[in-house]
Amino acid sequence: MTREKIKIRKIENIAARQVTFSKRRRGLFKKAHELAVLCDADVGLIVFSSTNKLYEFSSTSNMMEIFGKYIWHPKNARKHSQPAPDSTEGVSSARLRKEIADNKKLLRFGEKIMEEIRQLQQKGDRLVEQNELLKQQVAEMMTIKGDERARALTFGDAPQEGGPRPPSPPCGPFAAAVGSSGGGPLECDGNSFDVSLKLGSF
Amino acid sequence: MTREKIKIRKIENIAARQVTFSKRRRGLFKKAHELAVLCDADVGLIVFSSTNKLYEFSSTSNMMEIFGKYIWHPKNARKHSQPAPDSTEGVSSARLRKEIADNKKLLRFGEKIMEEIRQLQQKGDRLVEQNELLKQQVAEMMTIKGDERARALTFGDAPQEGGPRPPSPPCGPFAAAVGSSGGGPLECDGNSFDVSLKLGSF
DNA sequence: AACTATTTATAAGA
DNA sequence: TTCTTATAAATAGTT
Repeated sequence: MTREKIKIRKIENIAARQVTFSKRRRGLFKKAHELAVLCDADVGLIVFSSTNKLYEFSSTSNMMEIFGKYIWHPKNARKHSQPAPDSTEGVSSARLRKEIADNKKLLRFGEKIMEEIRQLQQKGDRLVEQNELLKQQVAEMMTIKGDERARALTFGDAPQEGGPRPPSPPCGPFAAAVGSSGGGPLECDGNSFDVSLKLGSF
Repeated sequence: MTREKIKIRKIENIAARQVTFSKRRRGLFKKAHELAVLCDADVGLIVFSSTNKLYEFSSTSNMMEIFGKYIWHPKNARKHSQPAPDSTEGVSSARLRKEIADNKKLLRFGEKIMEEIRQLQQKGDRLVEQNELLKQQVAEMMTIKGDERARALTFGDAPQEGGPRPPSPPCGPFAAAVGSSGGGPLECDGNSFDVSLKLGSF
């Protein structure tokens, strides 16, 4: 943009890249701030340098507020925004249940996040599954002394919980372990999802 | 910046504000994109207009990935598990006070949930790690011909299930993979985003 | 949306 | 890093 026009593609020279990063980052944050002030907009800006240093700006008191607004914005809450009748199943406190039911924003937010958690759980379930298979394989290989037994085991039934599990429903061992930080066991009967411990300390 | 220099303060004239918002928003998103590309940076930008329309850009496949990186960053890893500071002091309007109270509730909720997600990611990281070890072990055993080496492996550092493990460091491969399933290039104009759809196959 | 006079941002060099 | 400066970009006010 000045001595010469540049193409917008990754700057390969590392030193030059860092210099440009410094300059442009400043410019970007300045403009983010100006937009927020001039136009009364809420702005959240997060930048990780290529060395993973974090820079942030938010027009609100903190970034979580932006995240919150973002997550329960109608555009993002749409897909699962219909309040599932079961979604408060397992909530221990009546007060809490009422609180959740009364706060639609909160409910949408919760559902959005629950979906996120489900995704993580599915990833985790897949890993657990893979893990079990590997462990089983290792165990088999460990106990094999001769070729006869090896052959037997190879075609026999699995000593421990065997073969590949069906495409993981959200209730695998990984899911079950969710929330072990906070409180009780997770209810996970298909559609419903125990929100209680997540909301426990409200 | 052009016909006349302006002060950076809220533009009171609504029409003028909207025009400026449009112009500057475009400029800001363009520069966010340029910074990401030129400097190989991860950038997340969220803007709510004064009428609460959402505009977003992220250099990653979706914004949740930026959120994940953000909450996992050493700078924030501790902070979120602590209670939010009280910000209701001195607020006179009842409506405003209530609004803030609701926000605080959302904030606490968000922090709680982020903590949950962090825990899930840690579990995932541990699984990935364990998985790698197992795969390695299997690979090694595959190449073993004699009993001696097999026995040696038996008493080696085979990963064990169930036992509590030391806290895994944040930002592992699992954390990094959060939301990576999604998709296409992000456009920043209008309100046509559906982030929930980018979170993967459900 | 376009125009355009100015202000800003910034690439390259010191 | 910081400054300098020539130039490219962004944009405020106008049409």
